[in-house]
Amino acid sequence: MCSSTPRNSRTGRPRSIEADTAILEATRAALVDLGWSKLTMGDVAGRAGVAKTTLYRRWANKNELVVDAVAVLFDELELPDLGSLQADIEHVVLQFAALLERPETKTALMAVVAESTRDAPLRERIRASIVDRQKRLVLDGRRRAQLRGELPSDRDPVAVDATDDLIFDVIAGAVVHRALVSAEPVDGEWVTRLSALLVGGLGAVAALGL
Amino acid sequence: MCSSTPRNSRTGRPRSIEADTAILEATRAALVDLGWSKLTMGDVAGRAGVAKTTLYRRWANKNELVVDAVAVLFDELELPDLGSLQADIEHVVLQFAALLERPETKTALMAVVAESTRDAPLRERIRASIVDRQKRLVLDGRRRAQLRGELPSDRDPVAVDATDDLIFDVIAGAVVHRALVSAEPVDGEWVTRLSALLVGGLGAVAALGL
DNA sequence: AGAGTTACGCTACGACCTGTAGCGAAAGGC
DNA sequence: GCCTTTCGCTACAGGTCGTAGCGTAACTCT
Repeated sequence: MCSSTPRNSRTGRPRSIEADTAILEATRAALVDLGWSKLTMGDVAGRAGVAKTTLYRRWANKNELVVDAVAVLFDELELPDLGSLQADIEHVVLQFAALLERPETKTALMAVVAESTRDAPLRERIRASIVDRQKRLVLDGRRRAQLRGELPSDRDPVAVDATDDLIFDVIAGAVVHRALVSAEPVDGEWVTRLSALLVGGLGAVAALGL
Repeated sequence: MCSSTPRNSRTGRPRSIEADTAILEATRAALVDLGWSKLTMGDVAGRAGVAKTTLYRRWANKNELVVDAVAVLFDELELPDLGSLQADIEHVVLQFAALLERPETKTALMAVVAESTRDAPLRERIRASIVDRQKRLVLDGRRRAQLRGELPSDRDPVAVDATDDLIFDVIAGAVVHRALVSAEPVDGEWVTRLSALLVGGLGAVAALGL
């Protein structure tokens, strides 16, 4: 969770866990009030009731701090078994859309992704703490659909991985694009169309036999 | 193209068009060298051989400047008739992916989208100069597919618009997510899967009868 | 209890970027 | 030639970054 490893030494004054949580909470609050570009380390420190130097002892820069502050929000994502592939898809899409509606994620997610294009460690941090969490939902959804017989069992494992990657990019990308670029609501009707497109198209992809 | 309207007065010294193009070109070069976060107005002015005040006379801030600098790159997007819906989709996806491979677009596009979540005029600027240009390709592609008989003719115009919006968000979103978030190559195999998913799923969406 | 170690809050600082103002000079139209 | 607008240049106040130094607080080990 924290950036710089505080040397697993047992001696000395331990780091304040309360400060950690206060800083991350203050970061989210600052994102809501100020947005990404106007958020400053000094402001976050003030909100958290912490010295600015304390922030720099834990996080090297604004990007890593914001990733950690936003990452915990993605813990909410869950995939209850609703009985059909289409219902599962619609549920997770609505969940993801609700997450993107929150101002702290809306303003921060694209900003850190933009920075990650020139910062490999940051990209890895995003992948580990945010992207992988979402991707697991896709894997679970496919597994359940196979158990129900809605999707054929695995043949070529390479093709299965590729299809999982495709589905993940399509779902996550479409929702993000709809919410942030097109700036249109991700409502029930749109989700119905998207899930119909996916369920209907999955058969065609499987028929490729790649 | 330019931000502040220079008062359509015929009198007085006219604005240097060379300065405009030099500034936009310098902005793209600075994006390649420095990325989004480290790009400064002073640096761009220096590269363009122009005073910093000249930049502020044309663009109010970094965001609007970068949008204009990147927007012209999207003029390259074209949709030649390749004879089938699937071929058309694959071609435009590969074009879009090639555009996202360029470091200036890769680093700038998500950054301005992130800023636009808190800046309605900027969002409108992006929509007019970038998003609409892409969306027209979707409309052209559907029209051609209808002429070929690959897709049914329009019944409910509202449903048709909604489907166009869906297809656009799915294609653009999936490509961006694949290239920038997953950071995996948009190669021929992936594009084949995506287009198969779309072509196969479109029938299911139409069958919704919404 | 005392020594050792580490984190903390605070202040100060140089470097940098922002966005604006004022100036004289240049480049057009009338 | 006069008027208008833009140009380059310099200077400036305001804000942010990230670091250094200091004394103090908290915790562990002997």
